[in-house]
Amino acid sequence: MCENKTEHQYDKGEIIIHEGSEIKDFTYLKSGLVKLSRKVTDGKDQIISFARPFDFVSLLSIFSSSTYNYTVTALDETIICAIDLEKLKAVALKNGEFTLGLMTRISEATDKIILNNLDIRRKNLKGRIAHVILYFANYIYKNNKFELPISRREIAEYIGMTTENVIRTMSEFRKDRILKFDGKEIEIVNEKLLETISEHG
Amino acid sequence: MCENKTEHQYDKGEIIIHEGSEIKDFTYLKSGLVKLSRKVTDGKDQIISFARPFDFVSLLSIFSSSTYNYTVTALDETIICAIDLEKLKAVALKNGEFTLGLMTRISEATDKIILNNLDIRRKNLKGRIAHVILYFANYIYKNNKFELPISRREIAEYIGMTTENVIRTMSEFRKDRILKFDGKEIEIVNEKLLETISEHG
DNA sequence: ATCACATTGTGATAATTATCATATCTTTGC
DNA sequence: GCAAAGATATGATAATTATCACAATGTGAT
Repeated sequence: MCENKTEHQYDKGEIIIHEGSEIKDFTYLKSGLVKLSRKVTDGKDQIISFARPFDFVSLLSIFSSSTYNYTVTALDETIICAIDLEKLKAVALKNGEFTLGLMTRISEATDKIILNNLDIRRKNLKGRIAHVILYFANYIYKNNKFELPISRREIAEYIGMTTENVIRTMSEFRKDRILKFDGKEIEIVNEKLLETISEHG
Repeated sequence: MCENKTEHQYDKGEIIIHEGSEIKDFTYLKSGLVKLSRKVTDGKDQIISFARPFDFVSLLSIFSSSTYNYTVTALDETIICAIDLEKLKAVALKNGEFTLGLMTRISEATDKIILNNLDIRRKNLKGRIAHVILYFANYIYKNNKFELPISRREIAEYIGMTTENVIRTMSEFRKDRILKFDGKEIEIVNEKLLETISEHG
């Protein structure tokens, strides 16, 4: 089956999958970083989640729908592996072990999305921003100093708050010496406090 | 495999699965209605989703974790079918078709949870309450008149707002002749308007 | 290089939502 | 039946968040 896989490279900002397009392949990330988002009323976007290397991009809807109900956009130079969905299904039909493994991995990934969404929902503005900063530091970059791959507007689209309040709160974190940053270059100075804010607002 | 299934009946309010308990069975709803919830900080609960007959109760974490990270509670008299997870896995390993079907169903269910959560997140207080009322009317009871299976507090735990504001907003909807209700007996009077509120706040 | 446009940044004000207080009404356990 | 606890209800006030307005900076296209 892996002989049937094709690789595609995308530049930062390029759209990899368009919302509404037909699902032909099962895809996963070989390198880079992507965001999953969807269009909501009045032309705004809502960011659903981010995916790292070896995360599946084909998550939602891959087996339950014929079209994507979300857009996948590269946030960095990204290489995607695509496997023809029909061929994958043919293998899955014959190989229960493979399918069970696949199901486990998809289950893990959707679990994370759901729990992350629930966590964000129960937090207030400050807690949500602390959550996002910690998410990129701990989960994506594994470093307290990193280059934020998204704009303040995209943070807002992810946490469901306004861009102005994201900027304002980050400025406040800077004033309080919790963060240092220059544009997208971010450093967590007081991780303990940031974690407290993430947990208790 | 279906020979290995056992049925269990639960009364309204009974806990079916305790958060943190070991996952031994794959379970689905034969009849009734349940809520999935989890404990969050300061002893509060957060409702994740509801499940109807033939929905899988074993959703999150079933293949990716050894313990449940959510509680399942009966909201009505409920019958649950349980299939030993090891036996189900054994069948899955041998039967790719079965596993693929199972994966499709789990994928559909988690999709719905994610999309519902995203929808709720982008709406304001009024929109969220309209959303929940319409959810029970259209999706659960398929009737504009129904008995709400949860308290105002539980609505609050589901939509992430305070109980007082849920009550206040519902009273407002009653004053504006959008809803009629007496306790938990609810009737949607102006569905069009309720849908507009759900969509545009 | 420069123009157009998006992003970052900040302040003032309005709108939304939470908190606290208190009352009535239901349900539950004994 | 009655006490206790929880649910529904409503008002006043505080806290949070959004909106609008505007400036400065950065970025991409030509």
